[in-house]
Amino acid sequence: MAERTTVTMPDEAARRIAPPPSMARLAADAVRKMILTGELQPGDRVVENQLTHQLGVSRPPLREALRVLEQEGLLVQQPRRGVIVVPINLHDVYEIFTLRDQLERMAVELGVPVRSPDRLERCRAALRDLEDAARAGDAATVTDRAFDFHLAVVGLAGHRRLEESYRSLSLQMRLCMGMNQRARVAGEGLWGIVERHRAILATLERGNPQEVLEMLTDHGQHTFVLELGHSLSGRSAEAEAWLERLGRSRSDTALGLEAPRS
Amino acid sequence: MAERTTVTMPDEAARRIAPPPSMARLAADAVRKMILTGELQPGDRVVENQLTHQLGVSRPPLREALRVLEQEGLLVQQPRRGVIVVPINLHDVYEIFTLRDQLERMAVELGVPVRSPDRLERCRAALRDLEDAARAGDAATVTDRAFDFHLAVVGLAGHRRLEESYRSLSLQMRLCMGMNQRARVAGEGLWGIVERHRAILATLERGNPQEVLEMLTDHGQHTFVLELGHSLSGRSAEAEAWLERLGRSRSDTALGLEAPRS
DNA sequence: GCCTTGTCTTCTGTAGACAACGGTGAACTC
DNA sequence: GAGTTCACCGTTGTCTACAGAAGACAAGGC
Repeated sequence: MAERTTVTMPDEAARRIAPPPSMARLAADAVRKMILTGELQPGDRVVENQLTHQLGVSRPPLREALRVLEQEGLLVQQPRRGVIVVPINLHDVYEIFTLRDQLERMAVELGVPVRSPDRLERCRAALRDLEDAARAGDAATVTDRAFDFHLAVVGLAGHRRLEESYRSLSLQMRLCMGMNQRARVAGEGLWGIVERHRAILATLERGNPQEVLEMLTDHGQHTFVLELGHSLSGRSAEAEAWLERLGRSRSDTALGLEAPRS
Repeated sequence: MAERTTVTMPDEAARRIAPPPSMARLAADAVRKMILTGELQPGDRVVENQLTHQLGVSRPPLREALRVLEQEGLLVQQPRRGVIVVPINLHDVYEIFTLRDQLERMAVELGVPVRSPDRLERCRAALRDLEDAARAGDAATVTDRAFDFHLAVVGLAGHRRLEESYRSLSLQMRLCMGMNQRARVAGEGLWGIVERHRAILATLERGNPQEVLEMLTDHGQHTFVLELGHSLSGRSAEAEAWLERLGRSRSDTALGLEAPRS
């Protein structure tokens, strides 16, 4: 009897952790990856028949997958004309970064005072993964792991809906950053990224929410500035204006950003 | 020529506002309504074949609709077992109310200082609709319009993603409140609801974000307390503890709520 | 009498096919 | 020569049909 349970239990556990992968879920993961890796770029048309052949799946589950990605903010539907990868303009960048920042702040306010040991351990594990990726010199993976780290930080709050919203915005943020990734990593260096996240974790361990908030705000604005620098390249006047606003707002609230005109 | 444009333009405009109603979209709207009106209650199984017959639509578009509602947080999928209406426990109520409150605060901080005239007008129109519903004595519509009003307030920020997240949470909130609606309305009275929203609009017009924030926090906690009162009915000890925490946090930050144990 | 096991039904997951709409290009008319 | 119209093609939106799995129920064994 004891043997039987030891045989069946892993099966049950596996099923709970990884439910039998439906084609729709696999398709969603595959297309999401194609978008985040830049294989599909913002504005690109997504033709259902092409993807069905490419992924070896029929259209109904693929369409379900597209609806999911649409809700995640990665695709937009144009009735009778199919879906395209969401085009990102300056205002979108503004929206994504401000809302993400706000959610992160809320998570810290909720999660840091509690400092649940297992959730903190998740953060530490995420940092280790980030370091491993840096050691391997894999820029793309470093970006992925950095996002995972932030997700773990948000996870401190034990707030499922908050985490889910944050995850969705992170995906869109990666979409923004996709094209500029090489330039960004080259500019900062992999270990620069690691160092900044190490500092965040150290602050977390100390458990002072205010300190964490300041650090995260700095970190977020750093990333934001980098992103703006790329998004606005060639429009230096606008870039200047934005950076000036950021400088002003840094001493203010994290929300002290005004929406761009465009 | 001028005639042609005047003929086609309304068509185009209408299409932008109400895209050609695909069966999937209609199905999503119909099922959403069934959930919010309580025809489908939390925990209820949603059987695809039943709905296809009920709605006169075939399964593929219905399944697409279910994926959308799933992303909206109204349904949860149980692999190989279909979907159920999301069950709401105490922790869910906590999550929904805290996150919604935070988003609303962010919207006010962004939107009130600007006070875009057309967006303010949208708020006024929403309040008028609310008053009309109260005049008609229609409790369900009053609830709907109250939510619309809050959505209009959030719309002040001109932040699409913020508004979308807020909308999703409002749906879930309505799911929480669905069952207790009669009791709540009876307890407060339709015009009590109207009066509180009138006060919010008046504050908005004055344009002081801090004032609006205080008012909204009070309003949100009022609703929260009502909801808790119903959710916790029969468990007065827990209810007492929660209310005490609320009392303490009111003078603190709007986020001064700790997660419930369950 | 209770547990186990086998079968049966029901529902989900998926595939393939049809219909309708929109876009594009060429031909025709002015 | 330019504008317009029409027809074709491609794509989406939808439906019907099939395979496979999960749960329910009944019959048999312990």
